[in-house]
Amino acid sequence: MARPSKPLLSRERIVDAALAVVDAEGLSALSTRRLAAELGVSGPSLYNHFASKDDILDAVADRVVGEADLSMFGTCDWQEALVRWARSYRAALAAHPNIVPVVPRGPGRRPASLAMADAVFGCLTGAGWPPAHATRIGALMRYFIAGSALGSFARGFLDDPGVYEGSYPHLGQAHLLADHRERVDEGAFETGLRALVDGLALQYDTAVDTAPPATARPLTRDLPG
Amino acid sequence: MARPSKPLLSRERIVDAALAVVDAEGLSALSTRRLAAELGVSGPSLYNHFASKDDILDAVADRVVGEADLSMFGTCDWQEALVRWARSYRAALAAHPNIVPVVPRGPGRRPASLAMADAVFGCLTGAGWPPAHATRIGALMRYFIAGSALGSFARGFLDDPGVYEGSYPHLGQAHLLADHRERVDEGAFETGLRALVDGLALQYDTAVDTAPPATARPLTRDLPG
DNA sequence: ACCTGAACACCGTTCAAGT
DNA sequence: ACCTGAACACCGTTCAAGT
Repeated sequence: MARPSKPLLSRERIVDAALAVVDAEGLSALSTRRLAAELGVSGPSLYNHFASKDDILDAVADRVVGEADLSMFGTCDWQEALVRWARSYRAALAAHPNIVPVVPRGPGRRPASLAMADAVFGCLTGAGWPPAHATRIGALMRYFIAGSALGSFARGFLDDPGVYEGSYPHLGQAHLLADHRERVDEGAFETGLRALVDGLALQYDTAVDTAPPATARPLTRDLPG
Repeated sequence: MARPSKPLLSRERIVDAALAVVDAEGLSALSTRRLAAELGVSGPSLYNHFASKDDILDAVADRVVGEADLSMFGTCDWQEALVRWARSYRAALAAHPNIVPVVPRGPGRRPASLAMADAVFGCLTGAGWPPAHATRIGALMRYFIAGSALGSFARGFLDDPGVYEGSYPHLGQAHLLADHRERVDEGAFETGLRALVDGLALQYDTAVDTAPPATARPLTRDLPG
């Protein structure tokens, strides 16, 4: 065998296969050997295309983040844009829940995460938010979205109501949550999203007032490169 | 050696040591053999006290969650209580960032998580929120707090500004974020927390109006136990 | 009941060897 | 350049054996 005339592997094919395994069986099911087998290849072959297993997971996370829609940042009603982006980003993460813990690990070196941060920041400063506020809003929206995709609040509750009897006076109905899990998650996300955007709107006027004159919205610069 | 007259291990000692390793060197540094060595014991000994490594991690997560203060739920200004609980919970998680990915994994069977959910739910329904709303608010607050503890938005950005030149028009200052990381995270958390609680306050009146008569706040029941 | 060493079926990664 | 098999230093977990 040795080297084939046409490469058997590519970064894209590896990421495809890795995401499929993670989706189907979870993060812990993904080993380099298993992934290689899935691709009809031997384990060490992967190291011709990625530096490490972590490097592969990084690329998988970036693939998923890249599925979020960013087109709404072209038209700049910032509240509407934030809401539509949040829904799209959450949907992208919720479609691949097992990879979500990896997403917040290192967005600083991942193209899709950077493109997203850039679009959010650009829209907010374009709408008049001072840069420092825009940075914070981008961050807090990501907290909320990632948190909602990661931790289904309701997922953990058991089906057996007896577990909660006595010890937790207010959780007598908690066993019902398992049934409604998705509905609860969806409702909590929408309620929180609306509260967040409404609450930010309340802060808008004072934020703009206290800021240095917002004449200069960031544009491309000409620097050595 | 074999069995000592007084047990060498206890669940508490194991959790202590595991948390110390995770804090100091990260989740991936924690192996059962390493943990056992830290405790002066051989690997399989741990299985006399925990069913699996996951079981140990679960207990570590519960330990950390249990460090959050819940005393504010006694006095029921729900907005004030929510703010103070959120800060306390976030501080508890931020003190042990490496374990945070494990926290949302299965709160349904962990005493500290259950006690927390119970306290939040009880406070909110006591303040007049209908149960369905209280459930959603508890969930969305957890999304936000866990997300903020897990994913430092700023952590990922690199120190080398050259990386961003050209490709991301709005991120020209992003390399500065590495320096201000903690300040950005802190500011984003506080901004989001205030927006969330303010935004929820806006929803309060209609939520109470549309709810079935809120006379019966949940109390302990007498059932077979 | 609680610890041990040996053992099983795995890991991620390196590396010389092949084409 | 890109794949292979062999090898290294690890894993989580089971289990018979000891006291």
